[in-house]
Amino acid sequence: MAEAGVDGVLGHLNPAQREAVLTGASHNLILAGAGTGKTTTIVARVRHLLRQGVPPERILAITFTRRAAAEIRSRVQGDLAGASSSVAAMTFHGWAMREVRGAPDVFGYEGWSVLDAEDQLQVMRGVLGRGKRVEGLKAAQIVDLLSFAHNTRRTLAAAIQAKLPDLDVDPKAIGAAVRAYEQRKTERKYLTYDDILRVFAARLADDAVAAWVGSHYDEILIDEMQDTNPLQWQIIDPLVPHTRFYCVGDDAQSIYGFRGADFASIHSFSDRVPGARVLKLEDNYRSTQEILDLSNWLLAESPLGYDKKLRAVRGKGAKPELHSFETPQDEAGFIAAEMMRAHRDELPWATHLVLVRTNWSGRAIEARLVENDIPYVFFGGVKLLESAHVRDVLSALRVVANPDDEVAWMRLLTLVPRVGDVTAARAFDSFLTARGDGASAREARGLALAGMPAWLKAGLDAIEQAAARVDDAVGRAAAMLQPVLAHKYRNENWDARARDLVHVERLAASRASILEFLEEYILSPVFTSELEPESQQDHVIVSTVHSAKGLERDWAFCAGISAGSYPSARSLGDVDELEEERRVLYVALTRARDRLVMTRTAAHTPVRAWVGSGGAAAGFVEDAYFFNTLPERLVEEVPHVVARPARPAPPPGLSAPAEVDLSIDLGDLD
DNA sequence: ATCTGTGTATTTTTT
DNA sequence: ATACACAGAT
Repeated sequence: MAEAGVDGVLGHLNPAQREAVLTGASHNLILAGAGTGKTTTIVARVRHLLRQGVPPERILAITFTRRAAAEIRSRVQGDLAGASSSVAAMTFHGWAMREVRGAPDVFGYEGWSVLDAEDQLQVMRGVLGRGKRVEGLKAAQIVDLLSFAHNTRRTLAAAIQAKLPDLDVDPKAIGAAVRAYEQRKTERKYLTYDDILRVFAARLADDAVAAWVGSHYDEILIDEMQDTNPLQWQIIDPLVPHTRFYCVGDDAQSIYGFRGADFASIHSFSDRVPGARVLKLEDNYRSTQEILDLSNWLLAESPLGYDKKLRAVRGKGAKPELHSFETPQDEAGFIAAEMMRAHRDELPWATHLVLVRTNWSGRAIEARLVENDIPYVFFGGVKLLESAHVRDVLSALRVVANPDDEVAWMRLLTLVPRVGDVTAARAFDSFLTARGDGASAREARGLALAGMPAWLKAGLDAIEQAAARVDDAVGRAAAMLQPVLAHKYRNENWDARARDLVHVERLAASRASILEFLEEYILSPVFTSELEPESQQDHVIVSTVHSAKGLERDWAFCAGISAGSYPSARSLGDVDELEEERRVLYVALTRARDRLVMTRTAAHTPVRAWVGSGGAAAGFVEDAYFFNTLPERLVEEVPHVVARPARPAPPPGLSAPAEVDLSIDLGDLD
């Protein structure tokens, strides 16, 4: 079948999807509700373009995560020949970095390294010095604030207004701290996640650059368009005249407001992108009608008016279940028990998806799965490059790849026995001084390490020798640090950690350089659990709702659907955040195909909250819990609360008020 | 003065 | 799982 007919690409699509795939408009927005075949449509569109003769390298698909990118790549590939493998699928950050790295003459920043969240905090802490606070704000809060400002393209002052309206802080002091942080980043040649997008966006403001970048692609497809923020729009806008955009999204699934996404921006798409055509997909192929009835009800309760009613092509099924428990342990136990029961009935583990609101709440479930030997993969847990031992090893690679990388130097040096921050800072200082006097990075390293054990200098030289083979370099770093790490983690799972280091080495194979390797995995992180052997076999998926975009399973367990969690207590007081919580729950509910099991604890605690900050929408919400008004007909309620048998009353003769002498007998103190 | 070890607190959500 | 504070060791 060298020549797949039109039907080969389009045969399984409904008329609306077919229309969306074949559209000839130069720019398109596909509004695709949950389960309406969003990925199917994107994949079919790519295959359609390929069939039309568009070379694969002229198509770019922007996705939200590494996993989504991999999914699109493999589905595009499908039964087509190998050529399609060169269709690029990556995240916004991955794309920006690729453009920047691919044309240093245009963008600059050669040799700068990318900081992940943890390292940004380290830099900020270093700037704040002793007390590690400014105006009562911790380093993490200032970094968040700054990132919010960048992503929403606000000034720092405006971001303080928006994020901390009730706090009495001096914006000048925060401004000074931010300036110092920026200066430190420049000195050390650091780029943050936001900087990557900002460098790209800033150069695209030059129309010649935009025209050149746009000319690389016939079409750019963007998935999860509703989560695009103003900073990302700053990249899209200048490219509109120079390429085609094919965007897919759903306003009801916008759950990244905290990162600056504004779900309403999707509504103004056709104003923003002249000549754009807007198409809608409304037929849901995923779930039964009962699951959609509940989801539709949840949205209809919102004051925002989503104008969305999903129709189930599959028809009727079982009612969603709502189980109430006394404790989270009971809740986790029930979920595990249900899955084991299903497994005895020959249902594979892969039938199940467990959705949690926070990483933290996932741990309780995880513990139960481990206890019962249920194979699982946790999306949302610790990422490989975030774990302490991996960072330790990578710090050695980093000082070789970017000698100015202070954070890495400090981490590496303090691993040496008898070296703490004071000694480490002194060594780094002498390194900087030697560099300032014109020494090469290697000479300066030798001077700075004069008082250190010989293995450190020898190890770094060896890593430098091996730098062209990144996996070798990782292996040498791990070998060099093996003794100190084995000691440092002797009581903290050293064996498992050592296995991670082997994974890192494997991932590093075939990378062109240390910086490229680090960048790739900082920009699209891998969860440690994805590398475990379980992930190769039949397994349950546990995921935060945010990491569950695009996932679906026959059964979905939504845990912690309790008052105080939906909406989360932290979101009370802000209508926008409250409504975002509603969408988070909506995304969770719509993951289920056949059976939706919601579990909760302490369902009867009322949560009172002041909503709004003085505007017209402000008011006192008596009981802020989405399921307070849930109509009975939509779910099957199952209480698991064990009725405690009432304690028998004491016989009447025993009920006289008694007093006990509570003083101590002093005895003979002479 | 500096480092190491222990106990306690703390976590929305992610690139 | 890690950050921070503090006490004790060298």
